[in-house]
Amino acid sequence: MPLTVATWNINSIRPRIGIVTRFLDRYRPDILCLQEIKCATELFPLGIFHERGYAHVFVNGQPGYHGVAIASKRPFLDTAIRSFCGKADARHQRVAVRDGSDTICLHNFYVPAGGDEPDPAVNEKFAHKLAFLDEMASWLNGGETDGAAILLGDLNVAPYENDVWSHRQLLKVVSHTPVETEGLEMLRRSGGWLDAVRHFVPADRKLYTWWSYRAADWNASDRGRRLDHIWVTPTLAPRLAGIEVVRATRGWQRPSDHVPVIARLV
DNA sequence: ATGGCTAACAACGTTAGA
Repeated sequence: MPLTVATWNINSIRPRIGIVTRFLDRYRPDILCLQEIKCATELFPLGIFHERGYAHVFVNGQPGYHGVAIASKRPFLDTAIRSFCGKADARHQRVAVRDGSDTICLHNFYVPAGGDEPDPAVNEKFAHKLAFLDEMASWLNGGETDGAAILLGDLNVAPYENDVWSHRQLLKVVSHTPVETEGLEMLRRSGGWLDAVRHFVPADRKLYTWWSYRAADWNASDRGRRLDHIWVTPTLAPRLAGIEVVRATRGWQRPSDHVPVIARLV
Protein backbone atom coordinates (compact mmCIF):
# COMPACT_ATOMS: atom_id res chain seq x y z
CA MET A 1 0.00 0.00 0.00
CA PRO A 2 1.66 3.29 -1.08
CA LEU A 3 2.70 5.57 1.73
CA THR A 4 4.13 9.08 1.63
CA VAL A 5 5.85 10.29 4.77
CA ALA A 6 7.27 13.77 5.41
CA THR A 7 9.43 15.29 8.14
CA TRP A 8 9.76 19.01 8.82
CA ASN A 9 11.37 20.97 11.64
CA ILE A 10 8.79 23.75 11.63
CA ASN A 11 10.53 26.03 14.18
CA SER A 12 7.35 27.03 16.04
CA ILE A 13 4.02 25.86 14.66
CA ARG A 14 1.91 28.90 15.45
CA PRO A 15 3.64 31.47 13.18
CA ARG A 16 3.91 28.82 10.44
CA ILE A 17 0.27 27.92 9.90
CA GLY A 18 0.37 29.60 6.49
CA ILE A 19 3.29 27.58 5.17
CA VAL A 20 2.13 24.31 6.75
CA THR A 21 -1.24 24.53 5.04
CA ARG A 22 0.42 25.55 1.76
CA PHE A 23 2.69 22.50 2.02
CA LEU A 24 -0.15 20.10 2.87
CA ASP A 25 -2.37 21.38 0.08
CA ARG A 26 0.43 20.99 -2.46
CA TYR A 27 2.13 17.73 -1.38
CA ARG A 28 -0.58 15.82 0.49
CA PRO A 29 1.70 13.38 2.36
CA ASP A 30 -0.13 10.59 4.16
CA ILE A 31 1.81 11.39 7.31
CA LEU A 32 3.56 14.62 8.33
CA CYS A 33 6.01 14.55 11.25
CA LEU A 34 6.92 17.89 12.79
CA GLN A 35 9.67 18.92 15.19
CA GLU A 36 10.17 22.05 17.28
CA ILE A 37 6.49 22.89 17.44
CA LYS A 38 7.36 25.07 20.48
CA CYS A 39 3.94 25.03 22.06
CA ALA A 40 2.04 23.20 24.74
CA THR A 41 0.11 20.16 23.51
CA GLU A 42 -3.24 21.88 24.15
CA LEU A 43 -2.23 24.91 22.04
CA PHE A 44 -1.40 22.88 18.92
CA PRO A 45 -3.58 23.99 15.95
CA LEU A 46 -5.43 20.73 15.29
CA GLY A 47 -8.02 22.37 13.03
CA ILE A 48 -5.76 22.99 10.04
CA PHE A 49 -4.98 19.25 9.96
CA HIS A 50 -8.49 17.97 10.59
CA GLU A 51 -9.83 20.21 7.81
CA ARG A 52 -7.43 18.56 5.35
CA GLY A 53 -8.18 14.94 6.17
CA TYR A 54 -5.52 14.41 8.80
CA ALA A 55 -7.97 13.01 11.31
CA HIS A 56 -5.27 11.51 13.52
CA VAL A 57 -2.88 13.91 15.24
CA PHE A 58 -0.58 12.86 18.04
CA VAL A 59 1.14 15.76 19.81
CA ASN A 60 3.98 15.62 22.34
CA GLY A 61 4.38 19.29 23.21
CA GLN A 62 5.49 21.53 26.06
CA PRO A 63 5.58 25.33 26.44
CA GLY A 64 8.36 27.19 24.68
CA TYR A 65 10.83 24.57 23.55
CA HIS A 66 11.16 21.46 21.41
CA GLY A 67 7.97 19.43 20.92
CA VAL A 68 7.00 16.97 18.19
CA ALA A 69 3.76 16.10 16.41
CA ILE A 70 2.51 13.55 13.89
CA ALA A 71 -0.48 14.26 11.65
CA SER A 72 -1.82 11.26 9.76
CA LYS A 73 -4.58 10.28 7.37
CA ARG A 74 -4.25 6.72 8.65
CA PRO A 75 -5.31 5.77 12.15
CA PHE A 76 -2.72 4.92 14.76
CA LEU A 77 -2.71 1.35 16.04
CA ASP A 78 -0.56 2.48 18.90
CA THR A 79 1.20 5.59 20.20
CA ALA A 80 4.04 6.08 22.68
CA ILE A 81 6.51 8.65 23.97
CA ARG A 82 9.98 7.92 25.26
CA SER A 83 12.16 10.10 27.47
CA PHE A 84 15.88 10.22 26.77
CA CYS A 85 18.64 11.16 29.23
CA GLY A 86 16.09 11.23 32.03
CA LYS A 87 14.42 14.37 30.66
CA ALA A 88 10.75 14.64 29.74
CA ASP A 89 11.58 17.26 27.10
CA ALA A 90 9.28 16.30 24.22
CA ARG A 91 11.90 15.09 21.75
CA HIS A 92 10.37 11.80 20.66
CA GLN A 93 7.15 10.02 19.80
CA ARG A 94 6.33 6.73 18.15
CA VAL A 95 3.25 5.58 16.28
CA ALA A 96 2.25 2.37 14.55
CA VAL A 97 0.14 2.41 11.39
CA ARG A 98 -1.50 -0.38 9.43
CA ASP A 99 0.07 -1.07 6.06
CA GLY A 100 -1.76 -3.77 4.15
CA SER A 101 -1.48 -6.84 6.34
CA ASP A 102 1.65 -5.40 7.95
CA THR A 103 2.38 -2.78 10.59
CA ILE A 104 4.84 0.09 10.19
CA CYS A 105 6.45 1.58 13.27
CA LEU A 106 7.35 5.26 12.90
CA HIS A 107 9.71 7.17 15.18
CA ASN A 108 9.78 10.98 15.14
CA PHE A 109 12.91 12.50 16.76
CA TYR A 110 14.19 15.93 17.67
CA VAL A 111 17.82 15.37 18.71
CA PRO A 112 19.38 18.11 20.90
CA ALA A 113 21.18 20.81 18.89
CA GLY A 114 24.22 20.72 21.19
CA GLY A 115 25.10 24.39 21.76
CA ASP A 116 28.19 26.12 20.40
CA GLU A 117 31.30 24.56 21.88
CA PRO A 118 31.99 21.02 20.63
CA ASP A 119 33.52 19.87 23.92
CA PRO A 120 31.38 17.81 26.30
CA ALA A 121 33.67 18.71 29.21
CA VAL A 122 32.80 22.42 29.05
CA ASN A 123 29.44 22.40 27.22
CA GLU A 124 26.68 20.45 28.89
CA LYS A 125 24.43 20.82 25.83
CA PHE A 126 26.98 19.03 23.70
CA ALA A 127 27.36 16.35 26.39
CA HIS A 128 23.56 15.96 26.35
CA LYS A 129 23.54 15.58 22.56
CA LEU A 130 26.20 12.84 22.65
CA ALA A 131 24.43 11.06 25.51
CA PHE A 132 21.14 11.28 23.61
CA LEU A 133 22.68 9.65 20.52
CA ASP A 134 24.24 6.94 22.69
CA GLU A 135 20.92 6.20 24.35
CA MET A 136 19.15 6.11 20.98
CA ALA A 137 21.69 3.55 19.78
CA SER A 138 21.33 1.20 22.73
CA TRP A 139 17.56 1.49 22.80
CA LEU A 140 17.11 0.96 19.05
CA ASN A 141 19.34 -2.09 19.18
CA GLY A 142 17.08 -3.69 21.72
CA GLY A 143 14.70 -5.02 19.08
CA GLU A 144 13.03 -1.71 18.19
CA THR A 145 14.17 -2.00 14.58
CA ASP A 146 12.89 -5.45 13.75
CA GLY A 147 10.38 -5.50 10.95
CA ALA A 148 9.02 -2.50 9.07
CA ALA A 149 10.10 0.74 10.69
CA ILE A 150 10.88 4.35 9.81
CA LEU A 151 13.08 6.66 11.87
CA LEU A 152 12.94 10.30 10.89
CA GLY A 153 13.26 13.82 12.16
CA ASP A 154 15.73 16.57 12.91
CA LEU A 155 18.75 14.54 13.99
CA ASN A 156 20.85 17.73 14.14
CA VAL A 157 23.84 16.01 12.56
CA ALA A 158 25.01 16.42 8.95
CA PRO A 159 26.80 13.08 8.61
CA TYR A 160 28.59 13.17 5.25
CA GLU A 161 31.01 15.54 3.54
CA ASN A 162 28.44 16.74 1.04
CA ASP A 163 25.81 17.23 3.74
CA VAL A 164 27.47 20.59 4.52
CA TRP A 165 28.57 23.52 2.36
CA SER A 166 32.18 23.12 3.48
CA HIS A 167 33.37 19.92 5.09
CA ARG A 168 36.73 21.44 5.99
CA GLN A 169 35.28 24.60 7.55
CA LEU A 170 32.65 22.76 9.58
CA LEU A 171 34.78 20.03 11.13
CA LYS A 172 34.85 21.95 14.43
CA VAL A 173 31.30 23.25 14.19
CA VAL A 174 28.60 21.45 16.18
CA SER A 175 26.52 19.28 13.81
CA HIS A 176 29.49 18.13 11.71
CA THR A 177 32.25 17.23 14.20
CA PRO A 178 33.74 13.73 13.86
CA VAL A 179 32.34 12.56 17.21
CA GLU A 180 28.84 13.41 15.98
CA THR A 181 29.12 12.19 12.38
CA GLU A 182 30.81 8.95 13.44
CA GLY A 183 28.31 8.49 16.27
CA LEU A 184 25.33 8.94 13.99
CA GLU A 185 26.81 6.61 11.39
CA MET A 186 27.42 3.94 14.05
CA LEU A 187 23.86 4.32 15.29
CA ARG A 188 22.47 4.03 11.75
CA ARG A 189 24.57 1.00 10.83
CA SER A 190 24.10 -0.89 14.07
CA GLY A 191 20.35 -0.68 13.62
CA GLY A 192 20.62 -1.70 9.96
CA TRP A 193 18.89 1.53 8.90
CA LEU A 194 19.06 2.80 5.35
CA ASP A 195 19.44 6.55 4.71
CA ALA A 196 16.52 6.94 2.31
CA VAL A 197 17.67 10.30 0.97
CA ARG A 198 21.23 9.28 0.14
CA HIS A 199 19.78 6.09 -1.36
CA PHE A 200 18.59 8.31 -4.22
CA VAL A 201 21.01 11.24 -4.15
CA PRO A 202 24.65 10.38 -4.98
CA ALA A 203 27.20 10.91 -2.20
CA ASP A 204 29.12 13.47 -4.27
CA ARG A 205 26.10 15.75 -4.68
CA LYS A 206 25.64 18.48 -2.08
CA LEU A 207 22.27 18.40 -0.36
CA TYR A 208 20.94 20.49 2.53
CA THR A 209 17.74 20.77 4.58
CA TRP A 210 18.66 23.77 6.76
CA TRP A 211 19.92 27.29 6.06
CA SER A 212 20.63 29.88 8.76
CA TYR A 213 18.27 32.82 9.19
CA ARG A 214 21.33 35.05 9.48
CA ALA A 215 22.53 34.77 5.93
CA ALA A 216 21.86 37.92 3.92
CA ASP A 217 20.74 35.72 1.03
CA TRP A 218 20.37 32.05 2.04
CA ASN A 219 19.79 30.91 -1.54
CA ALA A 220 22.74 32.76 -3.08
CA SER A 221 25.30 31.90 -0.38
CA ASP A 222 23.78 28.40 -0.03
CA ARG A 223 25.66 27.60 3.17
CA GLY A 224 23.36 24.81 4.25
CA ARG A 225 23.50 21.57 6.18
CA ARG A 226 21.55 18.30 5.87
CA LEU A 227 20.24 17.89 9.41
CA ASP A 228 16.86 16.29 8.69
CA HIS A 229 16.70 12.62 7.83
CA ILE A 230 14.45 9.71 6.91
CA TRP A 231 15.77 6.22 7.61
CA VAL A 232 14.03 2.91 6.91
CA THR A 233 14.67 -0.68 7.97
CA PRO A 234 15.83 -3.24 5.34
CA THR A 235 12.28 -4.65 5.24
CA LEU A 236 11.05 -1.38 3.73
CA ALA A 237 14.06 -0.68 1.50
CA PRO A 238 12.64 -2.44 -1.60
CA ARG A 239 9.55 -0.25 -1.37
CA LEU A 240 11.40 3.08 -1.51
CA ALA A 241 10.21 4.83 -4.66
CA GLY A 242 11.63 8.32 -4.29
CA ILE A 243 12.49 11.23 -2.05
CA GLU A 244 12.09 14.97 -2.26
CA VAL A 245 13.71 17.81 -0.35
CA VAL A 246 11.33 20.74 -0.71
CA ARG A 247 13.92 23.51 -0.85
CA ALA A 248 11.39 26.04 -2.14
CA THR A 249 9.67 26.32 1.25
CA ARG A 250 12.75 28.11 2.60
CA GLY A 251 11.76 31.02 0.38
CA TRP A 252 8.09 31.12 1.39
CA GLN A 253 6.58 33.80 3.65
CA ARG A 254 7.73 33.48 7.30
CA PRO A 255 9.73 30.33 6.62
CA SER A 256 11.18 27.78 8.98
CA ASP A 257 14.97 27.58 8.71
CA HIS A 258 14.48 23.86 7.90
CA VAL A 259 12.69 22.47 4.83
CA PRO A 260 10.53 19.33 4.50
CA VAL A 261 11.93 15.98 3.42
CA ILE A 262 9.49 13.53 1.82
CA ALA A 263 9.86 9.79 1.20
CA ARG A 264 7.55 7.80 -1.05
CA LEU A 265 7.01 4.09 -0.46
CA VAL A 266 5.12 1.86 -2.87
C1' DA B 1 32.79 35.15 8.00
C1' DT B 2 29.94 32.37 11.65
C1' DG B 3 26.37 35.33 12.82
C1' DG B 4 24.19 39.98 10.40
C1' DC B 5 17.84 36.39 12.39
C1' DT B 6 13.68 34.59 14.55
C1' DA B 7 10.63 33.00 18.20
C1' DA B 8 8.81 32.21 23.13
C1' DC B 9 8.14 33.93 27.38
C1' DA B 10 5.15 37.14 31.21
C1' DA B 11 8.86 39.88 29.49
C1' DC B 12 10.74 44.80 26.15
C1' DG B 13 15.48 41.59 27.77
C1' DT B 14 16.97 36.91 27.97
C1' DT B 15 17.50 32.30 26.12
C1' DA B 16 17.75 29.16 22.41
C1' DG B 17 18.45 27.52 17.95
C1' DA B 18 22.81 25.21 14.90
